[in-house]
Amino acid sequence: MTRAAAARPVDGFADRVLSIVERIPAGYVMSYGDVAEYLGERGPRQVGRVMALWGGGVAWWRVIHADGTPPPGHERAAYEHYRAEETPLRSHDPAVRVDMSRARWPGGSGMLEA
DNA sequence: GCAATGACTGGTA
DNA sequence: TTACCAGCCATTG
Repeated sequence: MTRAAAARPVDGFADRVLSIVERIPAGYVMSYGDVAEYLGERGPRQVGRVMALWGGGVAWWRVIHADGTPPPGHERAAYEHYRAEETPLRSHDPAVRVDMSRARWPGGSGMLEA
């Protein structure tokens, strides 16, 4: 259980979001919309809210926008993590960007399809 | 109850 | 590539 961080939200939705984030293996990422779709609840904006409030207790850098860009104000911190976890990045661009084509984690959805 | 806001997304220009 | 817009959903004033 050791959910990585201490104080966890009392909300079931937020708890599930954080649980999924911890399930994402190093080197992979998921978009807010992917997490929302995986849960089948609410929407990407609510996932982003959870990350903004309690994301500090999990690998928040593994949850980014659908276009591969990290959240505002954390671009540099996220970049450091990506570089340390060998996350496929798309260089040649002025801004930090993850190669969603390779780093996108199926999150079980793609594994259940079997 | 309504309007504004937000770590969103996809489409169009 | 960036910028703007409409849609979406919960929180907040």
